[in-house]
Amino acid sequence: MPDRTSSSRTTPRTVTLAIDVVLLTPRGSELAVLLAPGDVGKARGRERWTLPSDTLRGEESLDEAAARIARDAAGAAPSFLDQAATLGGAQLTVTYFGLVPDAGGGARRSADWVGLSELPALGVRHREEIEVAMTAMRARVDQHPIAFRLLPAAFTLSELQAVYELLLGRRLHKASFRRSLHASALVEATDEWRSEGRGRPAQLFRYAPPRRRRQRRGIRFDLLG
Amino acid sequence: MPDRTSSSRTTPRTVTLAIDVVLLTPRGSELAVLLAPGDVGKARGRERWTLPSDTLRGEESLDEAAARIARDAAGAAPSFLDQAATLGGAQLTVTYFGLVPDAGGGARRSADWVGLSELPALGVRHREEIEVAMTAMRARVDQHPIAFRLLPAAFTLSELQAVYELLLGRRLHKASFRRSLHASALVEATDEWRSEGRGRPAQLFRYAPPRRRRQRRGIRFDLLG
DNA sequence: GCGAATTAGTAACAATTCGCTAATAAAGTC
DNA sequence: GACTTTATTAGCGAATTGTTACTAATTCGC
Repeated sequence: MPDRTSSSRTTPRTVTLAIDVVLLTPRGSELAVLLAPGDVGKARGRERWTLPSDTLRGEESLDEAAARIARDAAGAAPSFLDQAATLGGAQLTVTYFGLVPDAGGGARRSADWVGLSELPALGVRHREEIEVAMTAMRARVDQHPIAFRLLPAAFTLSELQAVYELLLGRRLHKASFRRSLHASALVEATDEWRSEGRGRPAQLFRYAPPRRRRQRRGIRFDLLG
Repeated sequence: MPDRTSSSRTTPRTVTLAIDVVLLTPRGSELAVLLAPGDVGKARGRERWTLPSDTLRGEESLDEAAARIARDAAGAAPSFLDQAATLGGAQLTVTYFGLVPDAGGGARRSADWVGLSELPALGVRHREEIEVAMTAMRARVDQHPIAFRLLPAAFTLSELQAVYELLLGRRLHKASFRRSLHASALVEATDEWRSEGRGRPAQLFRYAPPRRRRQRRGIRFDLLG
């Protein structure tokens, strides 16, 4: 039998490449995504807004290009950046997602940040990329402590819970949240407190990852689907 | 302030593209990956084995190309195939992972299937791709019932558990596994039994996904890392 | 035939975890 | 000082999990 595996190889093909970045930031009670003014000169002229995007420059890697694109678009380096997926089609598009701590009145016009519930007319491709980015981001939240990337070094537990709720898109129960958090030993208390207007002052905590983690348990079939 | 986001755009750049597929199959007590004889004509000639790979052909999409590459390499279409990650570098490589139900004495030379514990000398890139594919596969196992793709329509619970153990790379407790499984209602019993040599015959089950799933619960901080 | 070995399947118990309610604490407001 | 607001923790009942041990049905050796 001929070896189809290698005999079927064709000469490397070149494709046009784009790297798109879905930057997310907390904005009130929802996440906002950074949109740039679209190419007005385009033929159809329908897409007024697009995701920050560029192609590779020089000898930079994909991660480096994504970091550069994110930095140029947001005015500062994102505190977390990771690849979400690659879409084929007319041109190859590698989609990244990133987290930006607080864009309110930052270096860039805050009008570029658009809440996820009020997205303007976007191309199908861009809307799909945002979906993919959200899915990848939520998968990371469950496996990696990226929520802390959206907070300063010292934060209150209410702030931390609010970030988790934003990222996951659902409410969490306060007592349960804190119990799980304390059991995980991901944070440690400082001796500082912060009074935020009315109500009892909240103690400040800092992120303090444990040396070794616990072993994971059985299969959670209820998470399947 | 000038709009750096769009003014910094450069003209789309072309790169060479490769699509690599990490095909996995059960093989005794571990998973095996499909390796093809490497390009002997290469300059260094070090890499004797490579992953099935090709570039895009015609107007096919990434997914279609990966399916074609997998089919050509394994002799049959994989029962599951999904994108793992994209690696940059000299050429852009989109890595897919796939599951193949049972390659024992199948259409292709079974010598191509190599157990994960006995991988031959591979390029750094290929080894990295296998790592990435395993990570993506295990993330999928937790969220999607892909384990059933490695089994025939009717299977015993011991077989199902063995598949989960292979995919996750760790042992599971029998009683807990079955309790979770029954609670999930992912399988339904048939009225058939199978006697596998010695020991009590096992009842056969079939995959029967429930109409609606349960809501997911709080954060599992113990899974972070 | 009969007991040992082997594999399948389940019951039951203890410990842990989870979702929730309620209690207490410490501030500001009137 | 009473009332409101936010933070924090205690505690309870229910559900889940990890484990051991038991029962069931078959083959193997004699």
